[in-house]
Amino acid sequence: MISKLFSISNYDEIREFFHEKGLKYTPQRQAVLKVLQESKSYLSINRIHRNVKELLPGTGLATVYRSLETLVELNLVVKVHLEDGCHSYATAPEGHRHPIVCTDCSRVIQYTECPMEDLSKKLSKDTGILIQNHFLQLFGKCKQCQS
Amino acid sequence: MISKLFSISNYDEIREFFHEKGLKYTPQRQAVLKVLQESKSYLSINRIHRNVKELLPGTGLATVYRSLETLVELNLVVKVHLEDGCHSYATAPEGHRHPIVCTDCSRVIQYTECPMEDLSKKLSKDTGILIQNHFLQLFGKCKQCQS
DNA sequence: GTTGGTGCAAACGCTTTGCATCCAT
DNA sequence: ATGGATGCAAAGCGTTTGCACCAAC
Repeated sequence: MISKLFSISNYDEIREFFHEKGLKYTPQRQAVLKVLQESKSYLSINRIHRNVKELLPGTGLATVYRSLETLVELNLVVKVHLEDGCHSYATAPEGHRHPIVCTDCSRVIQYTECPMEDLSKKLSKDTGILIQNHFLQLFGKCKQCQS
Repeated sequence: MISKLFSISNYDEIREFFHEKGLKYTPQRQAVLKVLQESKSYLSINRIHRNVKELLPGTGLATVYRSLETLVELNLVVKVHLEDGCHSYATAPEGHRHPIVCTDCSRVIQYTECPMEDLSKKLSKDTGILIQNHFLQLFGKCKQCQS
C-alpha cells in the first residue's frame, strides 16, 4: 500500500501529485476533495454531489463518481462500506488506521491503531496462509450520543 | 447478537426454528440453505440461484433474494462485502469469528479467533466510545495458491 | 381454509458509459 | 493545439416490489 507523502491540505503538493500521474487538476476534482476534507464524517455520493454543487454549480453526478474513483486510486480518499451496504467516502487517514463510526450521529470519532499487524504475522506463522489485506471498521456510540 | 442454538445440519431443529418464528419451511428456503452449507466458499447471489435451480428448477431470482434475507435475519447465514463492493453469502460460523478469504481461489480457508474483544474493551476504557459492533474480513493467499 | 411464500415482470436506484464539447496543460 | 475531463442523457445492472397464484400449515 502506497502512503501519501504530503499533507492533504497542501494544494501545491497535490497539484504536483496529479501532474506526476499525468492527471489534470480540475476544479471539479478539487471541489470533491475539499468537500471531503471539510467534513468530519463519511459522506454519501449524493451528499458529496450536493456539497460540490454549492462550490461549483454545474457539476454533474457522473463527474463526482469519476473524481472519487480517481481520488481513491491516488490514495487521497477511501471508500467505505456502511452496515446497510451503502457506500460512502472520506479523506484517507495518515498511515494505516481504522475509523470508528458513531452509529447515531455518523461521525468518524477517532482512528485507532491497527491491531492486525501482530495478528497477521501470528496467523501466517500458525496457518501458512499469507495474510495480504484486511478490511476493518468499528461501529459504536460516541460520548455525546450515549446520554 | 443472537447465536444459533443448534447445528445447522439438523433439519428438524431448523424446521422447528422456522415454525417458532411463524415462518414456513419451504423447499426454496431449504434449497438456498443447502447450497450454502455444501459450499466451501462464499457464493454470489447468481451462483446461489444457479445452484438452487439444479435442486429446484423453477426457483425465481426474487425468491433467492427473499430467502437470503430471511436466513440472515435468523442468523443462519451471513452477508459479506467483498473487496470490489459485491455481496456474497455464506453459512454463519459458530460463535463470533472472522473468515479469511483466499484472493486467488476465493475459498474460505479458516476462521480465526476474534481479536476485537480485548481491543473493544481497551478502546471503550481509553476513549469513552462504546464499541458496539465491528466488521472484519481478512484476505490472503492459501498454501495451494502461493506457488 | 388461511396466511404467508412464490414466480413473473415491471419498477427502482445506484453506477457506468457514449459522445460531443470544453478546458487545463 | 491537443488530449484528457466534463456534462448530459441513455444504458446497464443488481435489487426490490406488486400482484395473482400456490402451497405449507
